[in-house]
Amino acid sequence: MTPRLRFAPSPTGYLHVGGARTALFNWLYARRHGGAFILRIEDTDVARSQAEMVTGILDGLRWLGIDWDEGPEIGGPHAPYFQSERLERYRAAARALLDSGQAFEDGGAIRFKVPPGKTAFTDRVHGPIEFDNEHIESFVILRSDTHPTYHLSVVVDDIDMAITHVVRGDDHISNTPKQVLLYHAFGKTPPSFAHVPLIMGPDKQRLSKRHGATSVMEYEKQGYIPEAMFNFLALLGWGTGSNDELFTRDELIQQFNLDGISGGNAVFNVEKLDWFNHQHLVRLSDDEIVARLRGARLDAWGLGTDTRSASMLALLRPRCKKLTDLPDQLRPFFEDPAAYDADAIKKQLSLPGCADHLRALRGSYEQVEWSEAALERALRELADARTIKAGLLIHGTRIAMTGRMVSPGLFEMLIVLGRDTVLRRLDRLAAFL
RNA sequence: GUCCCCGUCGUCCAGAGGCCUAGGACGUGGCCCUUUCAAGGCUAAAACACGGGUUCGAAUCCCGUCGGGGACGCCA
Repeated sequence: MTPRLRFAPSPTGYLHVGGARTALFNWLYARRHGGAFILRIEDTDVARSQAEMVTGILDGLRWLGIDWDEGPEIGGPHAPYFQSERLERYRAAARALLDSGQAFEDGGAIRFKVPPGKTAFTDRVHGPIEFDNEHIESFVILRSDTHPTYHLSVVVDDIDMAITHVVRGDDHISNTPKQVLLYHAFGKTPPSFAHVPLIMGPDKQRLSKRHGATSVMEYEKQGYIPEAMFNFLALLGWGTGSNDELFTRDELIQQFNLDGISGGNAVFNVEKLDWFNHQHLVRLSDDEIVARLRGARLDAWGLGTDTRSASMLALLRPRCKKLTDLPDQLRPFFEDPAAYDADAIKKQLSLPGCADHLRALRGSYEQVEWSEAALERALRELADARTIKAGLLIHGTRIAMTGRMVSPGLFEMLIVLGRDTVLRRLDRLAAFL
């Protein structure tokens, strides 16, 4: 039997990292075993659900690279995939339970009649779990407004959609016996369950708004790339068993297994996400980086796939953590400095004669062979001739080029900038001083 | 309060009775490289919650304690 897994969010308007990780585990397992990954929207709470809110979740999944085989927008053999469109199914199921004496009416609602005894199931991450039915109250399955509650709709849909594995958050463990009871009442065998630990904030409290971003799309805005988020989330609560940490989606698919999921909660560690982001960013091709750096400013600059752009990216790649770092670091390659950092001037160019030194360098650079080695040699020879430190010219030139004290390696940057630009900027700074 | 889950470095993950003087990664400190900032290389500090068992031997099994988390809705 090929596995069929599903991610069944309620439409809250965005995909939070916890949900994303759950979706990811389900997806990974389905892809690993050649099964199906189904997306189902649990919008039975009329008061809180709105159709537009679904797009936020779909966008989040798509951004992460999680595609679905059945669900919204594409349909499938078990359509519809919105619970609000399956209400008749639930009503019929509740009626059947009523007819067989396994449920009873209570004030207009229908409650499930919990039998005495114990209810047990084997969890793929926690092992055997058993509940005494006396701790399970006769729960409502159909509200008095004839809308189903979560327990009923999940079980009916998972049966209808032939779901074989339910991978969801730890917080559902105590709901599971109720659902197992429903499977039995319908004469069905429950799927296999895997309850994955929750994601916590740095204070070990459940992740929430006050911890900062909780929506995956929020991370995109901050410059994180999906490859990194995917890798990071996959390793939160799960390990490959090896010492490696950096993986592509395909590598993760090859290695994923439910049994490797750990039982304890996991803290969302942004510093580690940053590291993953840098590592994956460095591995992105120039084309991919350029494609993801959309924006009017980049278009105006003409950053593209030419060799000059490639040279810039080669210099910048090891220096950026987020995609959003790039535009600022790219600016010196396209625009003369609009201003000079006051601290930089003060620290590096406060001595008298600096302007003269820079003019001398400009003179030298007018003729010199345009190669890294030659530019450095010329600069150091000039420094010797004038008995000043090479650092003065190096830092001065850096400020002339960027307006700041920080930049990629000076000489490699000068090569990319080109002689005309370098001479012009040297003149401008000398004049400014 | 009741029920359930969990408890290895600050954080994430290894470890499924001897291979553990507990390993890797992030972060942190130091060193190297160096024209700045990064990146990179090397290196250091850093953990088996506690108490009882079982066993020749326990981070690994059992019990208890403590600690953390979750669930107890006509929310999902």
